[in-house]
Amino acid sequence: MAATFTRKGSATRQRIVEGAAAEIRERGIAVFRLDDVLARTKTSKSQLFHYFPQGKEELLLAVARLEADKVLSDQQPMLSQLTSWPAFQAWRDRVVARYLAQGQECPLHIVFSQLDQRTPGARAVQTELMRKWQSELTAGIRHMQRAGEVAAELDVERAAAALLAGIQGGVLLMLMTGDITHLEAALDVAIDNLRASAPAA
Amino acid sequence: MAATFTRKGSATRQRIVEGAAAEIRERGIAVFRLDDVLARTKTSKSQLFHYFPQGKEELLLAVARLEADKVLSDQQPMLSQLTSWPAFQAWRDRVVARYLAQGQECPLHIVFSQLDQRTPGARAVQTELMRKWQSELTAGIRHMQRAGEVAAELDVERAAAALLAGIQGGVLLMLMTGDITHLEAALDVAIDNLRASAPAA
DNA sequence: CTAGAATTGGACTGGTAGGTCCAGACGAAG
DNA sequence: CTTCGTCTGGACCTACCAGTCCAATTCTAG
Repeated sequence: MAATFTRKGSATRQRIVEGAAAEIRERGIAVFRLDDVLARTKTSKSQLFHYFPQGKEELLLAVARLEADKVLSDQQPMLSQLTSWPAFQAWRDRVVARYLAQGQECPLHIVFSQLDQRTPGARAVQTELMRKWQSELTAGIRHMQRAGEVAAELDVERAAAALLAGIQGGVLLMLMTGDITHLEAALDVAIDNLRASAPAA
Repeated sequence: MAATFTRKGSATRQRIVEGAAAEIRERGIAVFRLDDVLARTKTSKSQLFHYFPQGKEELLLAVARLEADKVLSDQQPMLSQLTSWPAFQAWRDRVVARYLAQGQECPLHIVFSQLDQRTPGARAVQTELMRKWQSELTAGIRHMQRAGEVAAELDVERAAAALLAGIQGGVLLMLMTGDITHLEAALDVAIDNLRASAPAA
């Protein structure tokens, strides 16, 4: 726990996390073995347990953190610049492209499905990701509202929550059915409705 | 495979499936053991493998089918009677109540997370559930459109897809954060926007 | 240089749980 | 009653893999 790692140690630790993430991305969580990670990263059991005393669970949590960060950073800079309708469209396209590229394997979703949801650590990573995501959406919608492009009486927080839900569901449906149209529909319908709420065109 | 089961045999098979489903609901997939199912259902290994030659995977798939059916039947009769705004509201309330009652354990989601998504069987169950669900939503929205309560130019299929995505995401967010507000927001925003699209109040 | 801590290698352990097998009980049909 | 197929009990097998342990080595500080 105590961050008493040397530079070399931290590098090894990071190598293990990234190797584990790659292993999951390439081969799936079902066949995820600690030994495979060791082979791929050229490390040994003792190293893995040295840096992750809680073993597999702790490693998966670290992978989850890595993937969670990536989810948001992959949407940047668009996500933080939702200041016009074209900007919304650019962000929408980025999201669709990201998940289209990712295909049927959402590493984050996969990792969480394997983690015990009841542990505070796993819960925290998920909650934090969603909180940040929604907060960016809220900021964007609120910006448009102040610019008069969205109805003044619109409940921004609720709209952002609904949009976030739509995105999550769209991604989930893509994972289940292999079809990205639900994600596109969720994004497009949400944006359309925001625009339609504007007082005067 | 071949339905060469006697009445007694089918009963045993069903007992096993229901016992497995209960086991998952009560104790979670993480600690789901074949032996526990046997103990609970008073059956033996040979019986389980007699009725599920493919073992655990096949049993989980049967549980998934059971839970998938329940998802839709729990929404009836409201889901099939989306013929007025109050009816939409009643259905909305039913969905929220259902997932509120279910709490943090969505058996279907849990089972699927454990199943190999690449197998056609697992894929089929999920796809079929979503297809049916969306088809009911489409029917409801289309009904309102014919009644003039929804804009004639609205893309019904797309609206239904977005609504379904919102629901799925709302449920997922509830599982992650323990908070049902996203599900409520997704439902309410979707319904509000449908109503708002109406030509004249 | 030296001491102590951090890092590393890899053999070994141990519990688990999915799956196999066969002998025997049961039940339907003739 | 006999026969054949279905159904059942439960002992046994065994592959697997997370986690342990300790000795060896390499850093870092003074």
